[in-house]
This record gives sequence, C-alpha cells and structure tokens, in this order.
Amino acid sequence: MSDLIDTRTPLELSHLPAQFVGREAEQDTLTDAFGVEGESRLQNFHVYGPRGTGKTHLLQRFLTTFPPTFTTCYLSGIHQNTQYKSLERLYHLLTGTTLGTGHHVADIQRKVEEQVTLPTVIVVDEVDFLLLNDGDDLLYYLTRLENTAVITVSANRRSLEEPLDERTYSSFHPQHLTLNEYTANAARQILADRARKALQPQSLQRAALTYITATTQNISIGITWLREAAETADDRITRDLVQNVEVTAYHEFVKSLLNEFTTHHRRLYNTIARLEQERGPLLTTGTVYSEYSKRCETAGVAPLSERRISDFLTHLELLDLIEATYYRGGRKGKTREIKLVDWNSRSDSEETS
DNA sequence: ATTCCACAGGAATACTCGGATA
DNA sequence: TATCCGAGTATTCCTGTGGAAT
Repeated sequence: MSDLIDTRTPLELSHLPAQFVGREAEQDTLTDAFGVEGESRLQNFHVYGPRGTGKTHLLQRFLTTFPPTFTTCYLSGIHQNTQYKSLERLYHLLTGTTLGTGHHVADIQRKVEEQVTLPTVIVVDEVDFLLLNDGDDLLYYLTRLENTAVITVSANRRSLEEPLDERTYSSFHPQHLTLNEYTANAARQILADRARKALQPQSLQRAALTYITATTQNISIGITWLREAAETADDRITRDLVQNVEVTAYHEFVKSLLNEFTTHHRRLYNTIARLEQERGPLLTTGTVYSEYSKRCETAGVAPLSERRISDFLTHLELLDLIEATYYRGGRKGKTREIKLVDWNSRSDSEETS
C-alpha cells in the first residue's frame, strides 16, 4: 500500500472534479443553446469526440446545471442498450418506482409520456452501442416526445444521419458539438489538479507528468496511469516509474472499460492480445474465433456462436481497443483483419471519414 | 469470364424469464 | 395455477460480397 495517496477518489475515473478544465467553451455552447439562465429552450444535440476527451463529464456536469423545474436523465447505451432498458430507467427517474421486466414497450412508452410534465433533458451516452443492439426506435420515440431534448454522445460518429432512419433523423435534427483532443497543456492541468488533491504534496515529478501527457491523449488513460504510478511509488512519482508502469496502466484502463461488458468480451480481448503476441498483428475473424473457442473449452465454458462474437468484435472496435479493416470480398473473402489499437502512438489519427 | 475465398451481417428461430390474465 | 405474451439473449440459417487467382 502506498502512503503517497491521501485520498484515492480524485484518481478515479468516475470522479467529477469541482473545477472543470479545458472544456469551458463547449460548456458555454451548451448553456447558451439551452438558455439555462434566462428563457430556456430545449435543443437536440449530437456530441462527438474521441475517447477520453471529456464528453461524459461535460454532459453529466451540464445536466446538473438545470434547476429543479427540469427533469434530467443520463443514459449510457452500453448499459441501456435496448429501448426497454432505457425507458425503464427513464421511468424510474421520473417516478422513483422500478418496473422490472415483463412489461410491454408500448405500455412503458405511454407511462413515460404521462410522467413527462416538466421540460426534460435526456443524454444518451455511447449511443452507438444502443443503435447497434436495438436500432433507433428509442431515439425516434424520444425525439417525438413533447417538451423533451435529446443529447446523443458518440466517440465513433460525427453525425448520426447515416445510421438513423430518415424519419428519426428528421425529428431529431440535432445541433452538433465536437470535442477535440485535449491540448497537452489542458491534459497536464487536469492531471496535476487531481494529483494535488489526491497525493502528498511534491510527490509528482514534472517530467513524469510530461511523459504521460506526451504519450496519450486519452485523459482516462492518463488518470489511470497516474493512479497506477501513485499506487506503485514509494515516495515520489518519477518519470522512470511512470515508464515502468506504462503497460500495466494500460491494462488497468482496458480492464475498467471491459468491466462494463461480459466475461466473453474480456476473453475475446485477451485472446486477440495473446494471438497478436504470438503471431503478430493482422488476424482474421476466423482465427480469432477458433482460438477464442479453444480458450473457452480450456476454461470449461461453452463458447458463444460465431455470429455473436462478430458483434462483440464490433463492440471492441467501438471501444477503440481493436482496429479492423474490412474486406468486402476479394481473394481474402469477406472478413475483418484485426489488430490491437496502438494506443500510445500519439500523433496522426486525423484521416478518418 | 469464371471461380473462389471466408466471413459480414440480416432475418428467422429457439429458449428463458417475469408479468398479466383468466 | 395454468397459460399466454413479449422482452432479452443467443443460435441457426443463409445470402451477398468483389477483386485476385485461375
């Protein structure tokens, strides 16, 4: 146990710091659009930004700025990955009562509709997971609800025009907000601020901090890394120490991401990681699946079907843990070529379209 | 011009579970 | 209590893909 750490909380990913660095402009954009201070208007938004750029924190914080004359609701498409689950949670928020399973969606829709009396702002974070799993029915319903604003959040799509039904998109019709990656300076401030609150004074070397912010632009990785270093350190967090825990820290980060998913997701990821070590990158779906199957046998677990694992691979892609190039035909057949994401190649990843 | 690779990914189906209704 | 219904999860089934190899 490290005695460097006074309070661990500021080093946790879920911690919402009182002071919010680097996203003031984006915060203002939202506040101005909604006119929270004066006459308020409800607006739909789509917020895009790579992983670890503060989207979730920005919106969670934004929701807290509404007065009690509003209802606000935060959903994550990772957990609320069906219309049913989303509506259930929404209903729970509105009434405090839990419905449980076994009802009809149309019934819950009606119940929710009855309960939405105050202007309501609903954030659908990680919207890609919901769309992949259950289509856009929820968004269609929500955007047609009176007196309601919907804010979708994605780390993968700048716009939802393509994945949404035309009728859904036309009633959604969002304004767009993009979060760019933190500047090194902002990242440094964020980490330094958390270190100051969590650690003994003077325990974090400047060079250590610099190394982190120069290596990754994902602030979640940065925070995990800082915490890992703090937990390992005896007296000071040095640059060397930070380098030493680099790999472990990334594993910790992956673990925390995959914690929200199933053991099969984790097994699948580990399979890919090991295959890549053994045979190098660029594996095809087939090899990954058969190796995953083997691992299941070894562990005495029934493997999931190829079809299902195909979807789980897409999940890993959405999480930015793996990268896949799709072959839609050709001598390689129709497949995906898979490799782990090179997370610490800080620099050019701007040519996406 | 064909053939072929090797799955992607849509649709139908099976199975389980909780609530509702008679 | 029996039975039915719909939601969720996972499987089964199947068609389509398109350039390189023949």
